[in-house]
Amino acid sequence: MISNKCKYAIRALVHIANNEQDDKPVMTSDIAHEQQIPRKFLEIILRELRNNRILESKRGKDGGFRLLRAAEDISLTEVMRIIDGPIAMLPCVSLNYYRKCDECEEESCEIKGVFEQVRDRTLEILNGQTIKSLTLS
Amino acid sequence: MISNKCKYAIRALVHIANNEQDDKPVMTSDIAHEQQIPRKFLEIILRELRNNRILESKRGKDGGFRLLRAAEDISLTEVMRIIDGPIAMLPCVSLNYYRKCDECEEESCEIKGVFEQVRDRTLEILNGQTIKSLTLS
DNA sequence: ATAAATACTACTAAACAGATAGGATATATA
DNA sequence: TATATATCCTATCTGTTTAGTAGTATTTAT
Repeated sequence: MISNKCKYAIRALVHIANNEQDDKPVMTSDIAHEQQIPRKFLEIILRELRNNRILESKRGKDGGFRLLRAAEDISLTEVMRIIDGPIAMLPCVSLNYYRKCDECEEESCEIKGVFEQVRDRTLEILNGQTIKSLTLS
Repeated sequence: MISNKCKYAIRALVHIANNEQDDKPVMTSDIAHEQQIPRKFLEIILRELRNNRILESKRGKDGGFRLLRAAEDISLTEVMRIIDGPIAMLPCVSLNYYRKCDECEEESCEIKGVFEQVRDRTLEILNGQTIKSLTLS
């Protein structure tokens, strides 16, 4: 399961992408209202996306958030990894968050192979998706 | 990520399958020792698998656990669902643990489709795997 | 100056993860 | 029948994560 936080992050980015026709930044409160996301929680999420170079922010009156890159250059996997961490189902099979298992030797691990397959099929789909491909247009 | 508990459950079942040549039940302490799993924690897991008709148990001296069905009739997905619950990445896309999202309408949900694809590819792999297919032989 | 936006720090409640402790109950066998 | 040995069951515990909330500081357009 992905977290609610991650789902909120994706929906927020899609919302921003859908509303960037003019170059006015999109306000947290607008996204919160239209996407039904708690505003203060969304603030934290957007700041995290900004800290990870997905968004840029403008402070003060008429401030808000804009995509730092084109929507087609932001992959779903990148967002998911920032918010939730690993995508793989086992730490020892994760490409970006690899960690050795305490109790098993990897060469003789019976279950590693299956979860490598799951990881590869999953990434085939998720890597092909961008914020752009999730927008209306 | 699957939980440690789930990984333990799978490894324990594979261990039992690998040691069922004679019809003597396999003891918790043997599995715990050989698979490096905390014994008391493993007890809880094995009992849960028994309550869900994956294992049968024999109490008292020379007691232990046996597979209730043939190893090739126990799928990986069944075990994972018992221990960890849903396999899908979104509740509204889960086949066995469906739950509606609070904040979005499913007909117009932008992200549902992607996670349905991920679910299908994942299940294609995991449904094809059984405790038998993970054993040595 | 002021209104309105983000930035930041701190806190909280509830659930979950990963166990551990101790006693009750069943069973093989001497 | 006594005993050793196994599962069964209830309760408890610590730390982490999830999903937020509250309040204040700072920046900026007008």
